[in-house]
Amino acid sequence: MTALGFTQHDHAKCVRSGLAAAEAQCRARELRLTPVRRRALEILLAEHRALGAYDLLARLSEEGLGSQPPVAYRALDFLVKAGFAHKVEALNAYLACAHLGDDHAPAFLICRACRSVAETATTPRQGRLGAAAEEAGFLIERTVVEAQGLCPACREAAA
Amino acid sequence: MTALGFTQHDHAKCVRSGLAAAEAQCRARELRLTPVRRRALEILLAEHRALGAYDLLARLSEEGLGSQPPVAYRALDFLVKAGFAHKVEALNAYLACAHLGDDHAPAFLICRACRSVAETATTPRQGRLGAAAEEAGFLIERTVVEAQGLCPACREAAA
DNA sequence: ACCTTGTATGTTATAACATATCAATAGACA
DNA sequence: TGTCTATTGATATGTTATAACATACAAGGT
Repeated sequence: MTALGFTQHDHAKCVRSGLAAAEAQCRARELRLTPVRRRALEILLAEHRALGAYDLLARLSEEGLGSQPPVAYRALDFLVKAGFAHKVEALNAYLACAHLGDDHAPAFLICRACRSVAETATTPRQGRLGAAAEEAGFLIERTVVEAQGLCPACREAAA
Repeated sequence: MTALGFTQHDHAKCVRSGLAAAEAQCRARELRLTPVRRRALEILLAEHRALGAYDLLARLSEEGLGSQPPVAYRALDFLVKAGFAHKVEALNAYLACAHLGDDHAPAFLICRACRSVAETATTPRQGRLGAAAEEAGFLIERTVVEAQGLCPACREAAA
C-alpha cells in the first residue's frame, strides 16, 4: 500500500490493471507494447510518484533493457503519446496515467514534502483559462495544470 | 509594436513602465535592482516571448555583464522571487511579468508557431483544480497553469 | 530465398538547462 | 575602521533532452 490520490489502496492491483488496460489499448489501436515500453510502464505504475527519465533509465539498465538516454526517452515518448503516462512539467518527470483508457486533460497535485503526485482531471476550455483563451482568440491544444503544495499526510506531519 | 496578449500595443512604453514599476517595488521592499538584474529584466521586458536562461546569458555577456550560467540564473531567481518575472515550466524558459505590482497566480497562453506567450490570471483555488484539492485535503501553495496552442495570428496563417 | 519497407533499438556525441562551491568584492552601518 | 551581509566572479559539475547515424528485426511482396 502506498498513496494514490493520497489514499490507501491495493497497489498491486493498480499495477496489474494498468498494464492490462495498456495491453488492451495496444491491441485495439495497433500499437506495440515492446519489452522496453512494457517494463517502463510497469516501473512507472509501481509508484505514485513522478520518475525522472534517468531514474527510469537506471532501472531499465539494471535489467539489461538498454543503458543510453534515448532508450528511456523513446519509451517515455511512446507512453506519453499513447496516453499511458504523463509528463509533469514542474518536475521534468514522468508519471503513469491513473485513468488509463479515457481521453482526458490531466491535472496534478504534487506534494513538495513526500514527492507523491495525484492525478485528477480538468476541463480546461471552461473556467478562467478557457475564458481568457476565448477572449484572446487563442486555440488551446494542450494544457498543463499542476498544483504544488502539501498532501494531507504531510500537512498533518507539519502541524 | 509586437504582440502582447497577441494584440498590438506601444511596446516601448511596456518596457519603460515595467522597469519603473520594478524600481518602485524595489524601493518599497528594500530589494536591490543591481545592474545585472535590471538589465536582465529589461531584456525580458523587450519581448513577449519566454527566453531561456542561456539566451538571456548570451545577451548579458554581449554587454560585459557576466558570462557564466550562474549569472543568468541568479538574476532570474531574483526576478522570479520578487515577482518581476515568471518561469514557463512547459518551455523551461522565463518571461517578464505583465502585471508587475499585483500579487497574482499567473497563467500562460503559449503559441507553438510563433512562440509568443501571453500572460493572464487564474483563480486556482476555485474551479475544478481547487475542488479536487479540497476534496483530497491537499494544500495548494503554487500553481502552474499553461495552455499550448495557436495564437490568433498563427491560427489565421494556418487556415 | 531475396528484397523492400517500416518500426524499433543500439551507440556516440552533444545540446540545453541548472546548481554546488568557494574566493573576491561592494555596501550598509555601528 | 572594522565587521557583517549580499552580491558577484569563476570553475566545475550535475541533470535533462535530442541529434545523428548505424543496426536489428518482422511483415509482405516477388
